[in-house]
Amino acid sequence: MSQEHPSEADPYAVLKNNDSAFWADAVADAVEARNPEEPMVIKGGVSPSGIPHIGHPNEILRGYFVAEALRDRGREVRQVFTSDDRDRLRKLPRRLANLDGEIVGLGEIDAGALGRNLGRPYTDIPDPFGCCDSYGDHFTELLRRDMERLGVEVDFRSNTALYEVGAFDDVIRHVLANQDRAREVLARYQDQIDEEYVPFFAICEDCGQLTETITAVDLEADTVSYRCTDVETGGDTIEGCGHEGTTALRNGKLPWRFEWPAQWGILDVDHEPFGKDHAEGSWPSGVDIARNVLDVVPPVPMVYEWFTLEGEALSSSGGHVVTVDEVLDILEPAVLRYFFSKAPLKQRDFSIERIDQLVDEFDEFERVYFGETDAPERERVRAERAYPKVVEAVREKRVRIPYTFAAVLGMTDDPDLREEIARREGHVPDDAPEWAVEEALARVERARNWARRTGNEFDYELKRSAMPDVSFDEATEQALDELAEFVAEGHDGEAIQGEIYETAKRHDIEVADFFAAGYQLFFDDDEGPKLGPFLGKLDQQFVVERLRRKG
RNA sequence: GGGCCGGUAGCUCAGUCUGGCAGAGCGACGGACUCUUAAUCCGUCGGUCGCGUGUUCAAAUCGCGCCCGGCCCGCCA
Repeated sequence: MSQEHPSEADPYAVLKNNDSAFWADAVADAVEARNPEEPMVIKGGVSPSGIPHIGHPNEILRGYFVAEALRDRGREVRQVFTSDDRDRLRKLPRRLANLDGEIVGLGEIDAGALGRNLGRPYTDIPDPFGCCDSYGDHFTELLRRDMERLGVEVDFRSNTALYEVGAFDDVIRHVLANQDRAREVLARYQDQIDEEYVPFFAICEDCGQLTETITAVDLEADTVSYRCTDVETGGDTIEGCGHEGTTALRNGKLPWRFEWPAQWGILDVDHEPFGKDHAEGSWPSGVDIARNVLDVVPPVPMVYEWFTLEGEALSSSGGHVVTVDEVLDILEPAVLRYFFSKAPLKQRDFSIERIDQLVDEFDEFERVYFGETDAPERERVRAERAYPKVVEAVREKRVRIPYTFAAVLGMTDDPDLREEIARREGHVPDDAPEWAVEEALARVERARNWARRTGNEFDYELKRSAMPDVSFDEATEQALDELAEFVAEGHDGEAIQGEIYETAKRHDIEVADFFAAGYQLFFDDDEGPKLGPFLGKLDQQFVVERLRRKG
């Protein structure tokens, strides 16, 4: 048995007492210090209770960075993720999502049918969308797809499947054979642990609910007897059916505080990151139970902080969530991975409104890695360690169009025009390889999605195919004709901008009103991007005809 | 009520381990340009490092007390 690591008493210790520029190296140090057998195992896990949101990747990406840090040292590492899908459904989520990530309210599915499954394991509940084998499989599949999009290779393991194939058999028998010891240790963390308490829940053969009232244990026959009684969950009561029966050990589960350390033993886990909610409840009891009931060595722990969304706590039940899928519509996977590479203990806000700041920060981080900008030593080292783990491939020739400029380019749908303007503005070097140009322009589409989603100051759409319905007074019409003439002579954007001003003055039109006329013609709006330079970048014939109100 | 984590410029964040000039980007403002507007370039502005206190030649950094936010201290996971 390996000796106790200081982090067992304090799961924050791993991240605090270290001088690594990149936190994952500190965790990797702690993992290596235990001399684990290879492949080393890094685990995460959650219950598939509903739509996976932007907080869930913490559970996998934190471990991913540690895995990569260990691989840098030549270690073989496997990442596993348990879908804790034998947990019971405790309450109905307000919103669900189909496999395409489209969110639907409870009202759009058969909520009554779903509600009759309260208290049953997720894997025993029919998929409300009818596409997967169960409710649990459905939401696990959504998370699996998110991880695929993020490009992290993880071995998903169904907890239910582990029970069914007997992976838990030995540990369940051990716990049930040493119930006094189990109760004694658990009682240090939970009240109401009396002689009647049996650390095992059975699935009622009549109604399918997980019941906690175990009346007898027969380790010769590998069965337990139970009475299906009411279950209290967070103030609500799920009624039991009263059935009394006897069922196999594989047809049940360990309570969480035993199940977690049992997973460590079964999967031979060397490291596991977890949210701060586990740091003071489950972790200490998990260590105690692992050491003193199961004879299992706890993994190296790491606590990560939760982050907020637009300044407020994420809330699945309250609907204040954003999915990985939605986020990847507006930024590259590398940027999202970058977000999760930052110090785990800082409380951070994830803001869609200001996502441009995150992207800018990533671009700068990338420049630091390639030595294209000055940076303090510590930041340089961090970039050196973290950057290769954040991107799909380290390629110095990559091209990044600044995010807000990409949003400006997104005002036109024309891909050729987007590229032409980007090149003219110097955001795409002449010698940029084709793949780099393609990827750079992909950001334009994402920035466009962002502008549209937030309805921000970049959310303008060039009305190219059809002229908006407009009418102007005579002076304005004459001024527009003159401006058309000027554009037809061939001037650059700066000159056009000046001429807009001049033309307005000549016709005694308020400058602001004349700009507004231009915005109406091109954007069907009263405001928009800086008009002269924007028109200067469009093709001249189109601009001239539009100014003449000829389509 | 007790414990844990966080709090640094308007915003997003480095820096805190190991005390040594308060930092970056974005932003705002002014200019480059007869110009209300994105981008580009130049310049300027920007701080009670949550508050107080102790230690020290020296504190964002170490100690103590407090404030604010999140989480844990029932059950569940």
